[in-house]
Amino acid sequence: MLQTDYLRKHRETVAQRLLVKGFHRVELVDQLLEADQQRRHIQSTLDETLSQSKALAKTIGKLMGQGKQEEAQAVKSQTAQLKIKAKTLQEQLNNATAKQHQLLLEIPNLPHPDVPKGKGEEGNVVVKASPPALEEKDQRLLPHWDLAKKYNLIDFDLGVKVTGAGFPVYLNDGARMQRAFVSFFLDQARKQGYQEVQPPLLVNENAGFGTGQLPDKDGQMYHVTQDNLYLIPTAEVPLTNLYGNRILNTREMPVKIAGYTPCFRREAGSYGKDVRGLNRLHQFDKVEIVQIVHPGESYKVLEAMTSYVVSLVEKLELPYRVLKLCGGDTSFAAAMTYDVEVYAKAQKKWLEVSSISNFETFQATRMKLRCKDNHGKKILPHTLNGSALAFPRVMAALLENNQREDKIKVPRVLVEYMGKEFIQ
RNA sequence: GGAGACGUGGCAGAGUGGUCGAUUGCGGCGGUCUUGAAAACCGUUGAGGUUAGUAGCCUCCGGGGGUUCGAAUCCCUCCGUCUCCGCCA
Repeated sequence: MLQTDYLRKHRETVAQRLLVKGFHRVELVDQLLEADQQRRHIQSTLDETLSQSKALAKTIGKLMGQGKQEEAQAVKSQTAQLKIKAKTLQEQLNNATAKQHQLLLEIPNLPHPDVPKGKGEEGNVVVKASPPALEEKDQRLLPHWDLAKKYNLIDFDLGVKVTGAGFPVYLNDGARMQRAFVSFFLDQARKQGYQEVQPPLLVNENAGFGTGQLPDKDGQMYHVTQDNLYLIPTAEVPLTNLYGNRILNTREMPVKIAGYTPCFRREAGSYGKDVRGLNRLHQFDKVEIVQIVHPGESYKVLEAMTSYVVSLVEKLELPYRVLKLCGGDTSFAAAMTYDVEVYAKAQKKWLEVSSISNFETFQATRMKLRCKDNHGKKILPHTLNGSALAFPRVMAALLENNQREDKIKVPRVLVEYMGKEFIQ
């Protein structure tokens, strides 16, 4: 959520930067400013009315205290009109405020000035990549779904039986590898100073609004209507909202937390595209890292978080590249995002295993999260998060890239967690 | 699920219709004293809106609504917490 004050002062810049994101409904900004102006006008009229009414009430109180009943009664008769006026104004104020708030929720975050223009994938910029791997001469590489079957690691059909497509069942070393990921990624995060947190997997509506999934991505989350709760699409939602409605003091900053959770996504509208095997699922596991920092540090932190994610794929010995997302691909709530992709040799595809974003004050505003600056003044901190990492695509790439004739090599860093060097 | 109690400022805890945004204690911050610290003493210390404003005005005692000239205080409703019973990993 942007701040109205900023919109008022920088309307033109705002309109231009929204265009970078492909957001053309600039009229929303104008409507918002109009609603805001109305609101402020009503507010001051109401304040004045209440002030008069309050003064009269005090007078009555005094007169009653002195036992001057008749005089009190006389003053009472003056209050009726003010009362009606105040009620009308209050209603108007509520309407204007609600309208302003609703418009505010529909306007996406502004992209950082360094975010490249572009509509989709083709506009993203590769900013870093591992040295290109030598082309394998052996072209008989199996895609991970075949390997999963060959070594009995994942059963997709069983998942269909009990739930539906996109809910795989991990078996044997497949299940064990999932567990290895949980431990490995959380151990790594802890070494980086992240506090380990295990959050709820269902969140309320308010949390959904706080991080920006609602109302924008309503249809992408599983909604438990009976209790009006949502299954989390990412740990970002419960983790970041942990700090909602707070004023963090200097000692609590920066906040660095990490959590492992399953994630649930309806993926409505994405059927048929890259959905084979583990590439796109309705339920998957992920370790998420979140930071809440002072505004001046957030872009430095975004780089640091990205480097950390890169260090993970390097430790897993996976070929990777880092993309700076263009405006069109940057999400509703984000100001800047890096994607980290790994290369899956058999599919010959880049798979996104992490997305690291700086939301600046967008989420903080929505969540009413604040901190203090050096002078003790209340300011809005910046929030950031990133996957570190999403399991299924890491597993897909590991299986495909590390396959041998009759086994799959476990990367060195995972051997202690897997308890073996090869999957056979 | 049934019955009851309760929800006040960072925390604890007063306040049951009138000048209460709220007594007090702890904590925090500033100061006096001290070589330094502690103790003691003095002062200060919630949030939001409007505004050029640390001026004024308005709002906020779990959320929402109502009664009243006036509500933290009364009524309704929702949410949450606690206790007892039932059920249960």
